[in-house]
Amino acid sequence: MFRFELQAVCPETGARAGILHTAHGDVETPVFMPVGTQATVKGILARDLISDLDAKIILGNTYHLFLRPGHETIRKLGGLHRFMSWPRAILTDSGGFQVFSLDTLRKVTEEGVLFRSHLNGDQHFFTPESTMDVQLALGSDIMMVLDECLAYPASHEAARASTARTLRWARAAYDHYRRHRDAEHACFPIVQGSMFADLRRHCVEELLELDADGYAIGGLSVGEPRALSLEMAEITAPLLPSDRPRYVMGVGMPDELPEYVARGIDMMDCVLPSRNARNGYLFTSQGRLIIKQAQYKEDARPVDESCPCYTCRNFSRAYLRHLFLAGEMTFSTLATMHNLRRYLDIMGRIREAILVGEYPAFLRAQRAAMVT
RNA sequence: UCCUCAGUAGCUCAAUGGUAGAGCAUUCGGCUGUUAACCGAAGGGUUGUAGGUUCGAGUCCUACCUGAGGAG
Repeated sequence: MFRFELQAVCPETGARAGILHTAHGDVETPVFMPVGTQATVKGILARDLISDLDAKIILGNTYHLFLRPGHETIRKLGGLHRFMSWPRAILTDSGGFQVFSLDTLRKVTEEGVLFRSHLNGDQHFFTPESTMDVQLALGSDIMMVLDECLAYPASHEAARASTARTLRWARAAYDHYRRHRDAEHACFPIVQGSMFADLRRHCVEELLELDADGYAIGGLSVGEPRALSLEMAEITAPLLPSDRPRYVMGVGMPDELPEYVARGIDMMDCVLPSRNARNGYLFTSQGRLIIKQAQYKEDARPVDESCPCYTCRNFSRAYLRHLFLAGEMTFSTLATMHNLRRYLDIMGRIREAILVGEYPAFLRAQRAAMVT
């Protein structure tokens, strides 16, 4: 049975440490969840994700897995965990983000979203109920309700109408979920409201009636100034029940992780560490490192002197630069391992600081260091 | 020795006689619930050399230089 155990709360900031008990293992929070959209975290083996990075939970995507290979195929093959040989927890996004990212390929109606497949143009109608069914077929540990991730900027009226529809979808999805779930799954509704405090507050109030397993804050990182994203999390999180996990979807840069945690957030995910890794952008304790820069041509140092990851323990910047410029796929693997390790280590330090009651000091130090 | 073809950005190549471009490479930047091993910007040229024709030549003419192929 899914359960969130709260272990410690920072009295000054409200930062929390806890454990998500899932059917596929415990997940210590605050947690950063690597994104594995198409039943793989791009560039990296499930084996390394476990033995080297010790990630406890990753994301999958309903829209993408529905299109290819198909949720029924995955169900027949024993579910997503078995399909991708990932025995730990999986959270699946509903396809709500694709409403935003594939905006030229979809049409939103009251009943749901009509997608034109980005692969072959086939039309597929996603409803709150159908996306729940797909996620059940996948065997997701934490399912997300279908929502509309609204682009920024949006007018108050457009945001109000969109948020109201997302709310109706959330209720429909949750009704469906309660009728069909077995005790193993969890389901999170998603707070929307664009960048409007009143809409965010209203959305939360309505979603609280669902008495959900956890709550997500969505519609951020859609082009707005970063301060705004944090502000939305800051006004939303305190309104959510303290005994349920809070998940901000799609954030953020390394410096932002402690800030979200300081606002009472327990879970985050982002493609930045994995995508930027493949594009040669490495996150280090000293800031960003763009590996293709000429200054690294003969640099024998590791990417980050203080990083314990496999990549930093074994390879030089010069070697990684060479692999990147040569287009070798090994670069993607090594870079992704490093960037994810960086994110996971940051979250690990945050959690430790909270548990020992030193989060305010940790936060001050991090803000003083402020690197990209 | 002669014939043919070819010499344009670092490389491979475009450009009806009318403002010399592209891809790759180089340098730099971007990426936030993945349509992304992706996208963008910048630098880079006495068009082999020297003459000629023309209002105007990378383009046409002559000679030479270099390379490839062929003939002898």
